[in-house]
Amino acid sequence: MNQNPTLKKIAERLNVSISTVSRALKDHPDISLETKKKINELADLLEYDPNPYAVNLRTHSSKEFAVVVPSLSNFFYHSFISAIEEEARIFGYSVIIYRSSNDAKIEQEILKSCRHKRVSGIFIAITSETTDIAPFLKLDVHGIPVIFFDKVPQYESCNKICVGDEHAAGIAAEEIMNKGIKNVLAIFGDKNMSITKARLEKFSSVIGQGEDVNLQILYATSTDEAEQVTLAALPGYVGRKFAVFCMSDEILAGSMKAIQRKGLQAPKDLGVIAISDGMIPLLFYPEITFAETSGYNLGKLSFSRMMRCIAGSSFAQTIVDESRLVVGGSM
Amino acid sequence: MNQNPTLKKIAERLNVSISTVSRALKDHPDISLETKKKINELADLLEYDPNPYAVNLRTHSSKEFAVVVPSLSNFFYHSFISAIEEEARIFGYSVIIYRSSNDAKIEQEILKSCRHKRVSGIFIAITSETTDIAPFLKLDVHGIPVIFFDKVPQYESCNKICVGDEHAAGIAAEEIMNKGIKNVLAIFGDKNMSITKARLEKFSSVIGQGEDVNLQILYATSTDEAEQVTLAALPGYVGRKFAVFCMSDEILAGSMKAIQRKGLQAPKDLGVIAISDGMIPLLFYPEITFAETSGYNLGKLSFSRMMRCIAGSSFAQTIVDESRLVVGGSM
DNA sequence: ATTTTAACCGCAAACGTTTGCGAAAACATT
DNA sequence: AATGTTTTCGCAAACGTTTGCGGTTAAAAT
Repeated sequence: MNQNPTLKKIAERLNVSISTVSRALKDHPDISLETKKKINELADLLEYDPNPYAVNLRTHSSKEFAVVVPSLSNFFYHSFISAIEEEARIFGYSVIIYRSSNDAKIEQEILKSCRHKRVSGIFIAITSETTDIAPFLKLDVHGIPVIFFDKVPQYESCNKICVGDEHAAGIAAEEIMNKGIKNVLAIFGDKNMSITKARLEKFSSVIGQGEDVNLQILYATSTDEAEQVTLAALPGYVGRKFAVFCMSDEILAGSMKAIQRKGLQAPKDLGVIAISDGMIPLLFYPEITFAETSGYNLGKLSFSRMMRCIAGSSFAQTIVDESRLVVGGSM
Repeated sequence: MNQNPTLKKIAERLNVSISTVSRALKDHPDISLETKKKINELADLLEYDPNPYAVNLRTHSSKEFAVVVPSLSNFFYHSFISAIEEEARIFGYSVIIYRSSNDAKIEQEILKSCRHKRVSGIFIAITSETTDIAPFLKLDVHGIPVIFFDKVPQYESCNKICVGDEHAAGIAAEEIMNKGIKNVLAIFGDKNMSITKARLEKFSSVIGQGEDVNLQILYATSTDEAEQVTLAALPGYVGRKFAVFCMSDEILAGSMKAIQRKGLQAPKDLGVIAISDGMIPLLFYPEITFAETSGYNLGKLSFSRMMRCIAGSSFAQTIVDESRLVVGGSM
């Protein structure tokens, strides 16, 4: 169990002081080129790397970001994390991933851990049960920037990066109108979620523009429920030209099961369109047309906002990422 | 930007020494009940938590585990991580998740970071391009146990926790035989992966037991390729009673697309069965019957192996988790 | 009344860094 | 030759803990 090399060991072997080694390694102008060379060579040889705990203890900064998500089994968060990691690598930060399991209590523990670790910043999609955002603001006060993404609190004065719910719902609705479809079955998620409200409002308003369009709106809070409500509603549509709109992947998975169960096939028997991050729609044939909410984009946006915060920008900002239509064969 | 409370602050406010506070907080017998009470009360009030960096610097132990996976967009790894987190929480460890993106270079960096952070142990599914396992063994020498799971190296003498490839392939094959199906189209993954070989061998051997069974074996290294090869093979089977076997979720996703494309429906037109962690099979109607490879089980097994290592067990062990048949409606 | 024992607590060093400050040596300026 | 100026480096304190050891009281034993 041989120890990792330390500044001290290098210093002793070279008959210089610890401070000289420290400075040489970070290219401090006080150290002569000759000494620097010597030191760097030995450091390379020994594969020296500073002990992050000691560094942090001394400097109070960790060069690592935390990403907190409710769940990992989610393509959207996955691509968000990818984007953050890509950027972080460039800037010499590492990223540590936390999963709150959508549990506010665990979320609190994670937050505490982040505070004690003095992470450089936090990207977080809050749980659906998070009500108290005071702890987040406290972090900000402690000098740890918090960027909320995707699932964000109502509170105004914080940094929020969201998908363009209205925009996504809008382009999905427009696609339906463009196809000249007059009968629309739309399945939305939990009525209480702000995301549902935003999508619903825009969707109905765009659909409402059309003449004598028949729009039926249903709600489901889970994949199973989505299957049930879709199953119950479908019989009313068979034979007519109609489309099913699903607000999310969760809903889409359920509705598609119902559609398959009824033996219906898109685009022959009906149109199907969704708002999605792009994983589920690709599992079916034909691939489902969807308005893309890109976790990757959101990640890039969030990161640049974070860097600005670290650089000193203190005013809060809400950024919305607009989505684009990915055309499959389901309409 | 008020600072976190420290031992020193508590000590000063109570007119005792730092060491007394430290000992009181960890219930050391040297400290009187009265003093302990005083100290604990103030600590609670101030929401004191030890600075992990200082603790680590002093003790050389971090009470955190690292989980390294090639990808996060994977239900199997997700449930593995869930299991680890559940257990870790119980034992007072936290877990930090790394993603190697299936890149051996990134994997090396992660390993280095783990070493410097002196994590208490590492759970890792190696990348498919990892050839040199010396760095892993070196960690073990440094006193950091390494548990390989799922994607494990060939090297004998290390701790490996794997899914029971043979067993899973076996029960899938048996299910096919039990249904009296004589024509089988089996799609496997990358020929070079050990997992493919293991599954293939067992599958063919069980199927081979049956009389005049017609088995066709195809390979695909991606979802798209799986769709292509399935598409090409399907016409030869229509009209006959047959089954499609998919070695993995990746394959299943592709094959299902081909099956839908041909307008075939399970179980009417064919049987479908797979080896899966259980996410994808549930997206279709009827749900696909599959031999379950449980990430959750693997996580539990891995964790208990880890704790044994930490407790001092030094001999390496390979554990195989057998799977069970989850019956959907596709056969 | 003296010694032994136990209960309780503080001192100080150590973990590996970073960094302000001061000092020695070398060099340049009068 | 004396003074000023760089260049180059080391000292030592600090970050917040943990812990061996020793010291002080008070109670118990002689």
